[in-house]
Amino acid sequence: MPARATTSTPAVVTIVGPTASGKTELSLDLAQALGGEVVNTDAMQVYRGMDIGTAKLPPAERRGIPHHLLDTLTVREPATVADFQRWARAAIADIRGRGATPVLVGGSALYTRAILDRFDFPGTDPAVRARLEAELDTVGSPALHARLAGLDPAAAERIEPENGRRVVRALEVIEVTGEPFSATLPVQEYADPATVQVGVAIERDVLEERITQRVRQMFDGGLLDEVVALRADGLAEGRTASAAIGYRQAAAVLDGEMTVAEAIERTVIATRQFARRQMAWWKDDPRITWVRYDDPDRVAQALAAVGRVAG
RNA sequence: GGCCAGGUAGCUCAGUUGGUACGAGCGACCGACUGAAAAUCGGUAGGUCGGCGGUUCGACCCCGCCCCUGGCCA
Repeated sequence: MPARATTSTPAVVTIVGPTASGKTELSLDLAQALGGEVVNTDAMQVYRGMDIGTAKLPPAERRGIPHHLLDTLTVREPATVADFQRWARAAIADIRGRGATPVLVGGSALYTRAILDRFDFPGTDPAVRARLEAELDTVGSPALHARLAGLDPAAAERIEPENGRRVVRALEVIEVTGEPFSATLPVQEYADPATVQVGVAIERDVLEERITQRVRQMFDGGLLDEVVALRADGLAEGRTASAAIGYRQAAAVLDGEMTVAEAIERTVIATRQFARRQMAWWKDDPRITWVRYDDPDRVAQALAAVGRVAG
């Protein structure tokens, strides 16, 4: 075996898969086997205090492995994909600088793509954004979409007239950069060739059962209390954090808008839908090596995939 | 036992003075996705209109009986 890997930089190992599929466990096993450090790629686990509802791994269970990008923001502070991309890439460079292997784990597919692929975000302008959002409220999405059609027919073609969020961003980019907005995901091309993606495969009915169990445990385990505490920290003002699945429903219970049973049911449904959306992101990515969630050999299989690009 | 309300899509409900159910929201399924992404949005499939009988050219809508659900009175 040509053991010439000593001087090359470690691969970027990434674990993808729907919520509740067992990514976290696999990440610990891989990090241990590779001498790695974990980098979170979950949009909600960056928030301090959001533990139960995000199924964040408690420090005591991290096996002494350093974890990055967890608990770095307060619930009031909104994060963006572009921020995350920068932070994660910095963390990756840092870890590699120590000769360790970065192991990314998390369920936010767009974040993962933004970190791994060649993925450049056009700029943003708070003032422009605010103005367009105000317009969205008064004029409505179809009207803004009509304007977009005049400025950038190609972008308008690819964005649904009702999707105010995307229409606003497209208009913002055009105004800020003076160039058209592509409205298309970048080509799937790794920014660093030494990248490996391992996907956790699981049958949908099994996953749904696990989601149901997990949600029940969250509510039994004090999710409502967690939300009470987070509200004191300004959860309601946090654009991103307040929209988290489970937290919204828990807040509705605290406001007397639904019963705990209803909140659990709604949360299970929302999580299931989220899981489906996640899987849609990965199903057509040929670069992913899939391992079954319950395969006793999954760690070895994942390590084999890493070995194929490392060195 | 009597009275009242109700039985329409998987769920919660609209609806037609009798003329092929404009159904809606939620859910399910499929899909999109470049600075909020656990977000945002699009498309598709589901209905013997409780059962039986009657009136009628024609009934989910009218009549009768029956079954079921909720409430009130005994």
